[in-house]
Amino acid sequence: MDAASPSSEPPRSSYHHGDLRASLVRAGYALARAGGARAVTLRATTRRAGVSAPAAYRHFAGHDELLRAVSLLALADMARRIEATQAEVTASAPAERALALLDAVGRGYVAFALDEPRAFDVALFAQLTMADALHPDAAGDTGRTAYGLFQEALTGLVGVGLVAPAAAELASVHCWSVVHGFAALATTGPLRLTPRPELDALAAALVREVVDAVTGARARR
Amino acid sequence: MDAASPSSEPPRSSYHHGDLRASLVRAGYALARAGGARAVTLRATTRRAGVSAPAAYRHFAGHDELLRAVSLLALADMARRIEATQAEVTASAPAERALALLDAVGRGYVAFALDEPRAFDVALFAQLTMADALHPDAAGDTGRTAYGLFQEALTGLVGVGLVAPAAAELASVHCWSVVHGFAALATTGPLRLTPRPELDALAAALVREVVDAVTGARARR
DNA sequence: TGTACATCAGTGAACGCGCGTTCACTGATGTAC
DNA sequence: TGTACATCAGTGAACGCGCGTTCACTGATGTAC
Repeated sequence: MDAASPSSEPPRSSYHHGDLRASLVRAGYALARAGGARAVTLRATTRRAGVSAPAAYRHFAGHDELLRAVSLLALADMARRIEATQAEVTASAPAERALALLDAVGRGYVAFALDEPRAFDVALFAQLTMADALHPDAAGDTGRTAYGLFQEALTGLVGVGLVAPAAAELASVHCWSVVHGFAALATTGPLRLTPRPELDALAAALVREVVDAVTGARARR
Repeated sequence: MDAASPSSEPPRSSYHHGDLRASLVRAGYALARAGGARAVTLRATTRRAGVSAPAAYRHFAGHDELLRAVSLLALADMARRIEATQAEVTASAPAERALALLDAVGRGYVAFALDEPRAFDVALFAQLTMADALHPDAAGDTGRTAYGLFQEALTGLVGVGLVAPAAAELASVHCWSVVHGFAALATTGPLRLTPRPELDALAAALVREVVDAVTGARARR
């Protein structure tokens, strides 16, 4: 245990590393969690991985490509969080279950943002394309990305007739806006000093409201 | 007209500048609009203002303070946009007018973000405190900041009985989340390639929906 | 099984760059008498 | 009105820093015979 060591990686047993690419992405992600996107420099990342800076060029075309890989890992981490939230859903009646699954997407998204504000920032920082949002490297344990899980939950609601097909696009934008906006306000915006339990309660209420709004559930109650 | 000149400021007639502080903030804002927060370096800003770098230290403690002043100007610009949108409201019946004024805040906020995505980023980039959000330098032409205009519109709805006082906080967070989230998705997120007219239509529909939701207007129709 | 050799995955030194900040300075301005 | 002088608001050179990237290199690995 060398406390002065800047590296979180175990010492290499050989000159060759084995899986430097993955180590670099993990090192970059650790930096991102601690210091946001700005902290993910190529030099800091290689330093943390215990390797010289030019070594990164064996695995990435340059800094941009490294940062993109780190962003995808952050997205994958978010996907895992959403999967975990969905795993707690117990409802079995189709309509009830479909509602609960979308609700879980929203709560998981916000929970990830609150737990890992810097990682959240990095996940969304990179100018994401739709291709990135569905990239295999951004997938969680079930092979689906955060965006994929979201679309799937919405499709489920259409399937059980709670969202009209024609209303799906607006519903999608509505849900995502609320959840993303709240996450932004609560992590880097004016709500950032609000105590966590209060934020959790607000998030739960908001997600509930928006799911109700897009499914017309309010009118039915 | 010297096309090669990096400066947008008129040439100085004297050694002393006159109002360098304001010129620097304007130069920094121009850089922000073009290149985002990253572009607002102290050196680039002084260069653009046609002045040596150390000159900035006569007016700002350092780079951080300059960037904060630029952020406040961006917020003021946003406030002006909201004021302009509100100025078009013609309704005179109190309830109808209160609804229209909040609606205008939301539409103005999104319109600013879509027109000036980089400035929007800078306005929200600086870790804003509530004090900043109400700072005089962030005020528009009527002396109120974007946040002030928003709170005022909400208070108006409480005044005419469309929002219960106890529900005001959640309503505030709800409105702001939707609008801010949509702006983020539409400027740096996955909706950034969507054509502008479509975004405008989406924004109008979303703002309408959220104002309805927080006032219970949907139930009344 | 042993050896020659090509390939691979790292190293260490160096580059140029723009950054924020400091310093001693100087020219312009304004005030006191 | 004229002059001495303090104050103010700039300048230009220099600093150290960390960055991304390049280069020639070397030690380790794997393959052909």
